[in-house]
Amino acid sequence: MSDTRWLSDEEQDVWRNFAAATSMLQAHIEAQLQREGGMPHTYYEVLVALSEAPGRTLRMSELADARFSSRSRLSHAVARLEANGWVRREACPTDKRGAWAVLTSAGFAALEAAAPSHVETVRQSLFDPLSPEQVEQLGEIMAAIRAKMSPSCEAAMEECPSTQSC
Amino acid sequence: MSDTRWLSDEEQDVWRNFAAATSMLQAHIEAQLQREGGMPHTYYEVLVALSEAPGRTLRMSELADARFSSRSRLSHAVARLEANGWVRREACPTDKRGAWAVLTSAGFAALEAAAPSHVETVRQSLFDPLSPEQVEQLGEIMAAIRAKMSPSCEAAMEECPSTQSC
DNA sequence: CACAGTTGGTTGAGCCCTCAACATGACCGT
DNA sequence: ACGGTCATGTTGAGGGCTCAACCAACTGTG
Repeated sequence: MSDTRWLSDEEQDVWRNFAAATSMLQAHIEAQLQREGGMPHTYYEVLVALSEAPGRTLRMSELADARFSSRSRLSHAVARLEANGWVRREACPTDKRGAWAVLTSAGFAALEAAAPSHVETVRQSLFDPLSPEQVEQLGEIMAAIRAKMSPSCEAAMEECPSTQSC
Repeated sequence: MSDTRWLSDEEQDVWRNFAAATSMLQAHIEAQLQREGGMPHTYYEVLVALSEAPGRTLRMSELADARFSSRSRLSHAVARLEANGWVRREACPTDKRGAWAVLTSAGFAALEAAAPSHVETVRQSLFDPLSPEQVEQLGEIMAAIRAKMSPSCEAAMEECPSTQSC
């Protein structure tokens, strides 16, 4: 780890723009959703995943994988969503350890209510500032980063199996 | 707000890639810095900002602006950094409300210790997967998003002055 | 069958962030 | 000088996330 490959000035510039833009964008979306939808962004995504699943139902672990979330985080999240009446837990008959998370109609309604302004916020803050070419470039760039990330997470898992965050 | 401008399939794809990639990347960097540097990413950036300032000293509000952070967050952060012995507060003689945050030598040492592996992580996860053209494109894209974000934050400030997060 | 190891899921402590409320000092018009 | 307004910074409550520990149930192997 000696001989650090430091960032060049240009790379430093890109990195700082990236860090600033993504964190501002994230904060912006989070705040909007909290204000107008009454939920954090992660919970919104949980509701989206459930709404797209057959029967609006998913196993807890499938839900965690779908959202790249740790099981612990999801467990806390579903606990709160259940307290809100937006999600219901059901026991799994074939695997008694398992649990299903079911989107309630109140949960679906909350999602429908929150969606339009959320989408508008995403469009305004992410797509409107970019040209069509840039949108396409961004898609490829993010796909490349994801592709690189997943294997390195698996590698981390092998050398340190306690890691829960991948 | 009726007539929502929903996302096209392509846009939806880009958005999901973007959300997934940035949150994985952020989690990755955060975890690495916490593990090997003993500090969260935001605190690292506070130390960076101070290390680059003349006299390694900044007013609290300058520090908050530099990191796009709320004053409250920074106040909590500096409290903890001070408890770690990495930052020291000093009273401002010309403006008795104000406070300076000063990076201690222990804080500088902690920063120097954390920097190499952090930079290596950024390089591996952000730059290595991208071609030089993509890095350049990413820089322009993020600059465009930032440029669009700042005015919209100012607009939000005008209609709702209590907002602290911009 | 028995038992070790693995998987699914939950829990609680600790940490960081946000939001609202507050205290204090600066500034400005009269 | 003085009262209203603004700016700086702090505090505490509440919420979300991580990490480690844990329980319960499934699975494979001898």
